[in-house]
Amino acid sequence: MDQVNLKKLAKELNLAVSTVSRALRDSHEISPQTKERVRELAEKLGFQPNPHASSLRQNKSKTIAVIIPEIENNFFSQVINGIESVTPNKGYHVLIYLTHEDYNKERDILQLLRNGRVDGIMVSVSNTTTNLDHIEAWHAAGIPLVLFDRTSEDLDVPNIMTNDAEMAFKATEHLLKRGCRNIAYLGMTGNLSISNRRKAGYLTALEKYKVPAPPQIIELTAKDYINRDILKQLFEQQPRPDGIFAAIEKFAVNAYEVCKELHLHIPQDVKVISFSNLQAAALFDPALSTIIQPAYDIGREAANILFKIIEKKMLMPYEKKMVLPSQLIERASTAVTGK
Amino acid sequence: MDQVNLKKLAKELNLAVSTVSRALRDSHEISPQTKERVRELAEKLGFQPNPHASSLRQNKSKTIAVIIPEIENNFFSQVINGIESVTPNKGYHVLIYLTHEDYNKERDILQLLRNGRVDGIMVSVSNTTTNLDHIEAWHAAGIPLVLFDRTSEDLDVPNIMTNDAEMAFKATEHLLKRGCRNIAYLGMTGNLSISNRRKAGYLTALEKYKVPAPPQIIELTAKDYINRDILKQLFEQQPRPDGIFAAIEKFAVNAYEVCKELHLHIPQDVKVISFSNLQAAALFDPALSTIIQPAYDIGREAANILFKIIEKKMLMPYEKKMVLPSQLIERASTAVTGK
DNA sequence: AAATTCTTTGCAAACGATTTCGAAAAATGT
DNA sequence: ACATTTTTCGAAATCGTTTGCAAAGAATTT
Repeated sequence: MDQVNLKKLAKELNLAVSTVSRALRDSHEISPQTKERVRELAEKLGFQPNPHASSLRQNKSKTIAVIIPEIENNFFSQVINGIESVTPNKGYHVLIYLTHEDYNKERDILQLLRNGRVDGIMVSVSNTTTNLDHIEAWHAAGIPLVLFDRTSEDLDVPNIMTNDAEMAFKATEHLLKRGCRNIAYLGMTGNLSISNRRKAGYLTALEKYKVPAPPQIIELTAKDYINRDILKQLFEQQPRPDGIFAAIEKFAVNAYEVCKELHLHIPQDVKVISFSNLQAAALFDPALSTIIQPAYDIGREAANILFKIIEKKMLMPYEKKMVLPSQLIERASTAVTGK
Repeated sequence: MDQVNLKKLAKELNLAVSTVSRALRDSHEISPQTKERVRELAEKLGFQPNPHASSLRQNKSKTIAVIIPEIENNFFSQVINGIESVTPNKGYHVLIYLTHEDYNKERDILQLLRNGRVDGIMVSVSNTTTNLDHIEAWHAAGIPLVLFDRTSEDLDVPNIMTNDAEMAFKATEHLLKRGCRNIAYLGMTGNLSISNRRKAGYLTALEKYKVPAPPQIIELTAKDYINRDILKQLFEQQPRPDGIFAAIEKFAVNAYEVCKELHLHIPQDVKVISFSNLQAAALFDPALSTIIQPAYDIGREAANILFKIIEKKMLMPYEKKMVLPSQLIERASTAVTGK
């Protein structure tokens, strides 16, 4: 079965290809009668314009790419959901690429897409990314681009993120107010600005409350078994941390696992709070206090801003650095205990 | 900055466009020397062939589409991860579409893609899909297609799934062996074959063990608050169910929430087991017994099979209906209690 | 009535890569 | 030295859609 194309329609209707094309795009220079004839036959034969021909001719692909470190993470799933809440209305398609937290993959993917396959990209950089030349080069080439969550303030590129430093401060403050005096921070390796923001919030809180114990910044990895080893060591130190602030959901899970193994009780022995978008956090044993990021909104807003750039509209100043607030939900894992 | 294309390379090298094209595709009819010259300049100028021109000419897009009901679900995230473990090696790109469990969206998306935008699709049908004509039509048009998880045995289309009926049987049996006598099944509305398989497993177990209480098939929805209402009613019935088998992870979470609200104790008052791919299930209060589906493998295998079809290779018989086994993990939520 | 605009359509040239066909040049065989 | 094959390359057609321009006819103005 060969596809029905403009030529076939034109022949059938005794019209020129150009006339058919214009009729279908509702051009003003085609009479209503012929428009109707064309539309009717197109409908009847189920004509669908070939996207590659269109893209080639118009030099636009009606496609955007979303480049994220991983997908087995509620946060990124929700972001994608937010993105997808705008793309179909715009008639756009969404390509997904995973970097698996690998800078080289990230660079290669950006390189791979620099050929017109997409009209714009949305990136959340990997934690092994220290050199931002590939992002810079993309931006310099004038192709629309936004960064979200894992952003970079150095580049003059739209950033969509949450109030990381502020919430990290609040989380640490929350632990302090619940009586913790020896709080460890569990963060990602690497030198991402998001990590730095969260770390900074943690440190600021310790400083403001004049905590005598030195800060403990623990850097964890993508591998659960390594993280559990590191955490075991952490909990066997003296003095043992009495509070854990996990900057990543996964690390809170690791901490829970290790506490269970070492028979440490949450929140009696150690209180835990974490950045997390897991609905089931409330069902944990004990229920996990969380900082919920507006993932869906981040995705939606990032997509909206990207489309503004694609459509060459001016961005409002607040759209260049957009900060959507997170929410701290207090649960049993940071409750005050009798002890 | 205008793109570098074949024409520019050809002019620079004093060669014909066709020669450059052939050189880059490593054609045998180009001398090693000119190949080297061409490659060198292409490298230097960062030449990237325009994918739309290629796709138009070759009538293939190097792109596949993944069409799923939702993405905020560990199972589907893991499937995507599995798919992505294959696609880059094949030089393929992945488009994502969400149906939000809406048959009309699903039909429209398939329609939208029937124009050469993709070389094949992978579908997990929505639960509001009763009519499979759109899938049938796609398949009849000869465009590569595989179904996964939410499949249909009626159609002669490759299916990749898990052993739903068997595991549903085992889950129910497990509850029975732990002393439950009044087990409710929480499933999805709709008439999907996956639901039917799981339901059948549940019923077979009840029958085999000659349970006197009538089966209770509860159909839940996408909305949490509705589900909680239904479950509240369920638990206020007499006799109250002493076992819950959730066919969907989300419904187990709803059940936990309602039990907490009604001060019912798991596993003393009611035992719970669920199909689930949540790593954190072990951290629930109490830890949730789960049937873990091989989501990653399902994605990987489904992608491999799709590529076999795209490459017009013959499928092995077992590849037409591939069943990857799930695993039952027993945890505290189905433990035998003193009572 | 002639000159002008306006409306509607067609022709042909793009877009950039691939591929068929053929021609020239080089290598081989007789 | 000539014929034949092989190697290497170029010209041009092609994929399907869009668009600048021309042209014909209709409508309007002078």
